[in-house]
Amino acid sequence: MNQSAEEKIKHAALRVFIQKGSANCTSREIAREAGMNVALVNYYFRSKSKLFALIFESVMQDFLKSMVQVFSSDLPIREKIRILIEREFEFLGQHPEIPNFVLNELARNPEAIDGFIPVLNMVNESGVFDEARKLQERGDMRQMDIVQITLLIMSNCQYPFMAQPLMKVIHGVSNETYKEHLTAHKTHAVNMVLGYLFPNDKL
Amino acid sequence: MNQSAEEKIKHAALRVFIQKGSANCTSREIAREAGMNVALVNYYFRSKSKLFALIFESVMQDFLKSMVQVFSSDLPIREKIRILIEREFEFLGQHPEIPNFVLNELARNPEAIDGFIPVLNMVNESGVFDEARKLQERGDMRQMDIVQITLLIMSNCQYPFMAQPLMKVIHGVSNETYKEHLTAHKTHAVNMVLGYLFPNDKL
DNA sequence: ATCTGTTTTAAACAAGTGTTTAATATTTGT
DNA sequence: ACAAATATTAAACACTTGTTTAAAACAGAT
Repeated sequence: MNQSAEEKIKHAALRVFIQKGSANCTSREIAREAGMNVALVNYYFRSKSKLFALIFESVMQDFLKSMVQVFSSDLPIREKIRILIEREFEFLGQHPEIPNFVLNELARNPEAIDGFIPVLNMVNESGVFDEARKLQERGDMRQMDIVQITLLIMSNCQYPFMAQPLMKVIHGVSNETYKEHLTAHKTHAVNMVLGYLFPNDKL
Repeated sequence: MNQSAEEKIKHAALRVFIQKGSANCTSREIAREAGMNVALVNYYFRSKSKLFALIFESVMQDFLKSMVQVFSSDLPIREKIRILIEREFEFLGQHPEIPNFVLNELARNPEAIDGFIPVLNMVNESGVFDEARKLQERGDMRQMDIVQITLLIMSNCQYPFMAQPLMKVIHGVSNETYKEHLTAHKTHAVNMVLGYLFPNDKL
């Protein structure tokens, strides 16, 4: 637990960046959160932007890691998708701010994504996309572009967590009941997506 | 077209706020975008935060207006949902940055939402939620909480636009082809959501 | 204890921030 | 035409920003 100053700063930066975004926070805020001097932030990480790039990359890795793990397994594809969605809900239950953080930073600074193409290629190289194409050729899976399959899955996993503040006030529910809605929603996401992708399956 | 200085500033502020967020932009940037002096921004709107509150509220209104319009109509519910999704895709096609803008600001500053409860109540007062409950009692519609029905619809409409930068690089597609994917996705969203909400319907 | 390199600090820096001021230009009403 | 009100400007204000500097505290080795 007794972590070094460098790691204290990294953890503080992670918290602050995710909660406030890269632009709406200060080096001094990160230092304060870490219980250290401002100058130390730059002593270890050269600049705020370098520190942010570091944090962002590690978040992206976490963000995609569980996906790739499921993809690389050799389960049947229906199971892959089911487990993928369930893992995604579990992961987002512990890190609900990450999708908003990632998508927002990418929207504000689209060039920044170029540095992460290798990370993103993990998804491509996992071979899921090819597998899906084969199933479609056999008529075993609904004919639709891979882009849209990806969208289908990620939309129904990530958006419910991103929209939490909006939903809470629209429907006037508390934090706790919304969490219950989220776990209930997981089942709907699985059933709806699988039902749509494999329309020939029996219920 | 020859709009007043006040309106020029408002339009410039809308553009800048949506593109950069409330925190990562400056009053001078808004003034420059409007072709005016910095002091004028505060002359007309008192402060940057007041200007932002004004812009944000109007964006929220646009954001919810088309939804409420559909809700208040007296079409059968399947048509309401279909038209709602189609309108949402059309609206987001012209303002793809709005969901990210709204959800991000709400995530960063959850207290700010309290000022918009009246706006949000438009949705409640439209009566759709009651209508859906009645259909469920008749067994005409899948039994699931209204919160999750809302989530189902909004996830599949808004997320595809929010994830555009991420999707473009994951699948290596251009702006144009992604737009085509979006219009194709609209059909999938309609069919999947309706198919799941009304499982007894024939295809 | 003294020297070594490393870690930490307080202070300063220039640049940029939101906001205000006081003077100037422009419009408006008479 | 003139005077009152409004619109616009450049300049200044106090403050915060990211970053650097130069000195101090600390560690380990000899």
